[in-house]
Amino acid sequence: MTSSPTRPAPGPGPEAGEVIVDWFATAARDLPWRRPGVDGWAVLVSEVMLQQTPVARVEPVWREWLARWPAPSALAAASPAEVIRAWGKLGYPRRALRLREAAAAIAERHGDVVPSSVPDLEALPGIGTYTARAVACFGYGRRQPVVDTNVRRVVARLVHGRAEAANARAADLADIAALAPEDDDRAVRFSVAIMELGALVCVAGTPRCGACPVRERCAWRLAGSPAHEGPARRVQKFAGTDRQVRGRLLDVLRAASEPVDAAALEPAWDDPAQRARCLDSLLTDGLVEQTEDGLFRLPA
DNA sequence: CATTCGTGGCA
DNA sequence: TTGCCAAGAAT
Repeated sequence: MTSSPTRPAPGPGPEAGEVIVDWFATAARDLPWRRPGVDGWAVLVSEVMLQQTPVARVEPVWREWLARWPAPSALAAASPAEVIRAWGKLGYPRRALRLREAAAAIAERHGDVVPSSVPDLEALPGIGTYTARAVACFGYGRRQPVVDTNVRRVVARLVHGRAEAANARAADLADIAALAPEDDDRAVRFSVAIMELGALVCVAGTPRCGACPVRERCAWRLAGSPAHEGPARRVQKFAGTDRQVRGRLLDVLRAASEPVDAAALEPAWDDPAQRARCLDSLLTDGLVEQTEDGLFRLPA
């Protein structure tokens, strides 16, 4: 083996990225925010709604939002109460407030046009490493590595031969950039394609390797599909947590057409101390406000 | 770097 | 039924 000058480096090699792009051409879901003519604003709204939220739940709300607020300035002009109600049950309603704040910043500082550069996007409230790159890439066709939970899982298996992804790291961006096709146009499609592969085939539960276009190059399969080493990732509890209580309180206020008193919030949760703590945190977050006469409502 | 922050479908 | 988990961000 000493005279093997062109021995390939470990890992699937750059052709894997090309194969994934070709797979995407036939396997991609027809999602509304991927269609031609969808602007940066619509893409930004979709990406924020999709944070930790399934596609099926986002679709109808996204359509309503874009019809109602077709530009950032329109959303910025809405009240927090309107925005929180329109957010419905997507979860993590602080996202709705931050999206409204981002819209105001875009209207004021960027001429009502969503910026296309990653630094400008990351400067907006609620827009982090992932979302900034997703908007630049999917919304504006910029060549950008885009790393979400799906991509980290695919790279963990395909490149590193591990069953599960580690925590997010800066090196993730380099990992994915190494797989991207040279051609810029294909590299842009690759960014969405590898996400799609993770969402449809290389899934968290039981991966559907039989349907995978790169199964023959996958380091994890080549290693015999070894089980995950180390401690299992802790799953967050929900029942009984402040998150559940906050959700219950917000439910009452979303349904109320007029400000309510503290007694009206009691049915939301039995424990008075936890109820009070959660109501206070909602006030701090700007998801609830108190009127002059001490009643509670969504911020007008 | 670990936690917190909603919600509901599904294996 | 219960646990898993779904295009993260902020602190």
